[in-house]
Amino acid sequence: MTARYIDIKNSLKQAILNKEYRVGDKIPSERELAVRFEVTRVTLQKAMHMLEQEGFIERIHGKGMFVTKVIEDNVYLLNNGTSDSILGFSREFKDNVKVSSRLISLKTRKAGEYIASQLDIDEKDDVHYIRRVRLVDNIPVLIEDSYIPCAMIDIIPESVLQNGSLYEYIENKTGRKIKFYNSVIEASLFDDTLSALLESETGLPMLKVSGITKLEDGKTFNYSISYNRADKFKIKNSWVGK
Amino acid sequence: MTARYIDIKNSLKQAILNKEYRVGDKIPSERELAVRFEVTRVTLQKAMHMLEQEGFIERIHGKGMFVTKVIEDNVYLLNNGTSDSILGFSREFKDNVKVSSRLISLKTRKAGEYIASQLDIDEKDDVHYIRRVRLVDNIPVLIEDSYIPCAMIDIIPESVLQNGSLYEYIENKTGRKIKFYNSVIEASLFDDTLSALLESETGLPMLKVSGITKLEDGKTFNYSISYNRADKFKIKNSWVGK
DNA sequence: TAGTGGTCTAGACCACCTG
DNA sequence: AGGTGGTCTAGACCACTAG
Repeated sequence: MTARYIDIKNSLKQAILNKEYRVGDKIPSERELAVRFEVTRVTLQKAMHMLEQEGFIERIHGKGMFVTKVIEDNVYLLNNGTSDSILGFSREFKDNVKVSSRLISLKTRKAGEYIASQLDIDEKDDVHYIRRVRLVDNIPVLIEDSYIPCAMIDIIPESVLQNGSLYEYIENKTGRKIKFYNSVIEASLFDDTLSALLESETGLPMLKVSGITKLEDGKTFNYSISYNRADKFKIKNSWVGK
Repeated sequence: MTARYIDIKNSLKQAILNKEYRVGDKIPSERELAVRFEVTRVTLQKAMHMLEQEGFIERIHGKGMFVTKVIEDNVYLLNNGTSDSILGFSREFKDNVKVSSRLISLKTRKAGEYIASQLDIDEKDDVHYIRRVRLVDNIPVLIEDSYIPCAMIDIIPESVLQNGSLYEYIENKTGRKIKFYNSVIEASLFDDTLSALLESETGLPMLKVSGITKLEDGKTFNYSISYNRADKFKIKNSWVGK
């Protein structure tokens, strides 16, 4: 049972993506849409505020709501904090392009002080350490290191890491949805090791993303660092006042 | 007249920053806070959802609300789409550190095709072109180029660009608040020209931020590109599901 | 079962914009 | 003045977590 406002948001988003409403168009008023979807204005507003946050519409007091210019690029957008589908690389891209993985490393090790503090576990606890190269249309575009508490997931099949979605596997195994993601993004340069994995020259710029992912129940299940080719990834950022 | 939920959000944020609630603490329930602030639960929830978006608390269904681990760093955080104070460099930092500017260029020129499309004006319209080096505690940390339609602001005093806040000046001149910000962030490298302005070696990584800023009435008043030293700036990114 | 957050209703009044 | 978004109330019921 999805929430009503989520349905409404997705329905209108789809209408925009299908060009039923075009860039700059005024869309129907809150009151009109509320009638059309058979909800109250409060519920409808929740949907519209989300659409605004996601950058699809602008709401202007006294005037109305308008379809926003959408940035389209031949690059991939990194998590912008408002997207629908921040849930892992394979989920994010699978509709548009061919995503694959090359497993470089899969080991069990002690967490150690820093990783333990991030995962909220003891530093002597075991974690899975996973390093993968991720490819889009067979071109290596990023490297991702993941640290997952063994207490949460006992075994991670190689097949999942090669072809499947790790996040989907975890949701299924734990029976909980992914709810929360918190990361820091910075710019850096590829060193020799990483460049070799990406089959590129050394010293190129990257976006480095490190952060934790939590489940619905508030438990941290993953600390990850990804190294993203700067020529392939950007971040879309939007902010709405007050 | 500020909205009630904004006041409540700020009040609780301050309490967290003042360590009245500590990391991991459970804060009072929605119903209890609603009574304390003399509002309905709906209003209180609006405040709490904002606090969650800004990364100060976590809400866990059936359990309660908890103070989040706050990332503290000796670097400056770039706009994360949820902060309170995305409104220009000087406003963002003025409480913590000494911020100053070095004016490199201030000219009037034709917009040209690309800038015009971003600002939603004619390509033959005039714009102010401003290049500034921004310093924190007298260390140059970023370069910012701004394009502002002359039709919106006729004259920009050099004093504002040297010491004041350009955004504050524009809000005062137009009588409108800044409402909307939309940008793309990418990683790149400093070239010779930019490196010279920052008095640093060439080829260092940067975060490049380009985007537009709008006022309450939906009018775009600024297209800007900033080049940020990667060792000084990061982006905090958080996402909450459903 | 009691307490928590998640969603939703049916109205009301306010603030802003345009003709 | 009439239409728009912005805020808020006073309830109600549902879904999840814990003891």
